[in-house]
Amino acid sequence: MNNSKPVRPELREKVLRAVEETGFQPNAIARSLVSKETRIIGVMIPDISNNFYSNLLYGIDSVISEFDYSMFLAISDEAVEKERKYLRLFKEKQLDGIILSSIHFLEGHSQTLHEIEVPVVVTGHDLHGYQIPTVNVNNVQAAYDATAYLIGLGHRRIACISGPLWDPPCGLDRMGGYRKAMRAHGLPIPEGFVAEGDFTAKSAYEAAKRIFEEQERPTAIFVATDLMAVGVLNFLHDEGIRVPDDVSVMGFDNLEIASLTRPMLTTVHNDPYMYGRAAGEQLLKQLRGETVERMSTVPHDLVIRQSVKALV
Amino acid sequence: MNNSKPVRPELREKVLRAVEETGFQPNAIARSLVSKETRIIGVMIPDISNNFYSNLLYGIDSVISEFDYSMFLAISDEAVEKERKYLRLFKEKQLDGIILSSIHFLEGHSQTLHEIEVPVVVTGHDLHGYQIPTVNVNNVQAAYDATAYLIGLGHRRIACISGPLWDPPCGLDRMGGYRKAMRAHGLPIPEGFVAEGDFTAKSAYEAAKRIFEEQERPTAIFVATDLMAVGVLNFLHDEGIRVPDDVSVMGFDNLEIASLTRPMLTTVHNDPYMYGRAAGEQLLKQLRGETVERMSTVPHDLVIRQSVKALV
DNA sequence: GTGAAAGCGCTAACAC
DNA sequence: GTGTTAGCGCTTTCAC
Repeated sequence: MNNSKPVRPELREKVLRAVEETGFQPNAIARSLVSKETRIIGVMIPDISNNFYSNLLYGIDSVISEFDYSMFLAISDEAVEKERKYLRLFKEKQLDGIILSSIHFLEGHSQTLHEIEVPVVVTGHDLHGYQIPTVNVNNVQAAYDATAYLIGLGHRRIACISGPLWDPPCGLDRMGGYRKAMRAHGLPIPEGFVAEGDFTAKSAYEAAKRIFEEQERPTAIFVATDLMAVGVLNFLHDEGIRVPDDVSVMGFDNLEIASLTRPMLTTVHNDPYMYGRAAGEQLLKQLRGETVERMSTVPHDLVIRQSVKALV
Repeated sequence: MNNSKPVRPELREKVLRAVEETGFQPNAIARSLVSKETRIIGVMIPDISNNFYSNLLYGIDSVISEFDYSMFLAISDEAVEKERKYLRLFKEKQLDGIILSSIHFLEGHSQTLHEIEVPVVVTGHDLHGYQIPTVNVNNVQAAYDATAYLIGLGHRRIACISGPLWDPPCGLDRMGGYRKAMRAHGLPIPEGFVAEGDFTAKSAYEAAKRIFEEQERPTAIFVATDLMAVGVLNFLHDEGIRVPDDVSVMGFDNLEIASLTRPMLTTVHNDPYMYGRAAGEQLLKQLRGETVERMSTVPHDLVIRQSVKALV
C-alpha cells in the first residue's frame, strides 16, 4: 500500500480491493509511533479573535498544507502559564515543528525553548542571543519610515500612540522608530504627544482624547496598529475634527479594515499572511534539514490612501 | 505516575525524582495508541481570514481547552476536495471529535458524514434528515426580525443584499426571512431591489451601486453580513448619500467592525464566539456520552446603533 | 504493593 | 517477490 516495495500487480490489485471492501483506513497514531513523525505543526498565538493572528495562521497553513503538514492550534490568551502548558503538550504530542508567535514568557523562561528538540520558528519577537530562527518585520525601521514620511509632508507636531509595552515589537520598537525619526529631524516630542494603547480601538480612542486635550494639537498622528488607528479616526469623527484636513492619521499593519474606513487609512503594509508564509517556509526548511538564516526580515512598505495630507 | 494504583510513598518519591532528573516526558502518541483517545478535536472551517470564523474558533477553544482538549485546525478554503481530505485525515489521526462549519459537500456526499465514528457537530447548516447535532441561529427568523424592524419604522421600499447562494444560511435563509417579512406586510419587492453578494465588502459595494441605479431608490437596505454592510456604507459615503438620513442600513452578525464604522452599524447580533461555545459544548456532551438535542439554536437579537432611522 | 508480560496498529528488517 | 517478526512507548492485566 505504501509502495515501499515492488509487488506483483495481481497482488496489489487484491490488496487494493480488500481495502476498498473493508473500508480500511490506516491509523496515523500507530504509524507515528514507529515513524517518529506526525506531520503536524504546532502553532501558538496569543489571540485568535485578532485579525492579525488569524491571517498569520492563514499564511502558515497555506505553505504547510502544501507539504501535507497540518496544524495543531494553541491559543495562549497571553497567559505565560498556558504558553508553557502548550509547549509541553507540543512535545508530548510529538509534533514535528513549532511556530511561536508573540509569546510572553521569553524573558526568564528561556530555557524552556532550549529544551525543545524539534524545529522552531519564532515570530513577533527579536530573539537576540538565541539560535532560534525568527521572522519579523523591522518594526523600528518601518515606524521610522512612516514618521519620516509624515515629516517629509511638512508635519512638525506629530503625536504617537504605541502598542502596549509588554509587546516589544508594537510597543517599544514602533515607538522607538517614531522617536528616532523625530530626533533625526530635530523635532521635539511634547510629553503629552505620546501615549500607549492596548491594541483595542477603544484604548486608542481614549488616548487620542487625551492627546487632543493638549494646548497645542498635533497636525499628524502615528498609530502603532490599524485597529487602534480606527479608534483614533472615530474619536476625530465624533469630535468633528476632519481627517486629513485638520489632522493626518497614519496606521500600521494594513489590515483589511484599513481600506474599509472613510477616509481610507494610509498605513504601513505589514501583511500577516506573508508573515505566516515566511514563518512556515523557514520551518519547512528546517524540517528538510536545510540551514536557515537566524533572522529573516519580511519587507514593509507604505500604503498611501486618504488619511494623510501634505501641509501647505 | 498516573495514580492508577496505590503505591508506597517512598517508591512514589523515587519515581518522581527520577522523572525530574531525566527530564522524562510521556509520549502522547504511544499513550493514545493504547488508550484510543487523543484528546484532540478536529475543527474544519472554510476561511480563517474571516473574522466570523476566527471568533468561532475562539469560542470552541474556550470550552474545549477547559476540559483539556486541544484543537486540530483544518482550513478547507471552500474546496469540497479539501473538505473530504481533511475528514479522512481527522479519522486517520484518531481525533476524538469533530466540529464542521459551513461545509460545502453536504449535498451528494452525505455518506461520508455517516462513516465517521466519532462525535460530530455541524454548524452553519441546517442538516435536516441527519442524526448529526447542529448548532445554528435561526437565520430566517433573524432576517425576518431585522426586516420587520425596518418596516415597523415606516420603511416601505427596502432592498436586500444576501450572501452567496451556495451558503444556504447567509444566502437562502437570510434572503428568505427578508422576503417573508416583506410578504407578511404586503410590501412589494421590486426586481432590482435584491442582489447577491459573495461575503466581500467589495461585492456589496457593487451590488449597492446597481440597486441605487434603480428608478425608485430604497429608503432602507438589509445586508446579510456586516462586512458587506460596510461595503454598502462605503458606497453610500462615496456617493454622498447620508446614512441614516437618506437611507437606513441594517447589517447582520455584529462583528467587531459593526461598532467601528461611522455611523455605527445597526445589526443582528449573531455572536460567532457564542456559536463556537455552543458547538464545543454539544461536542463535549457527546464525548461524555450524554445525549444531545439534534438541533440547538443560539438566540439572536437586534443591536440598535446609528445606521437605521425611523421614517417620519 | 510490586514486577512482568501482552498487545495497541503500524513499519522496517529479515528470512524465505 | 513474499511472508514473518521485532519493537515503537505506553496501559492494562495478571501473577506474585
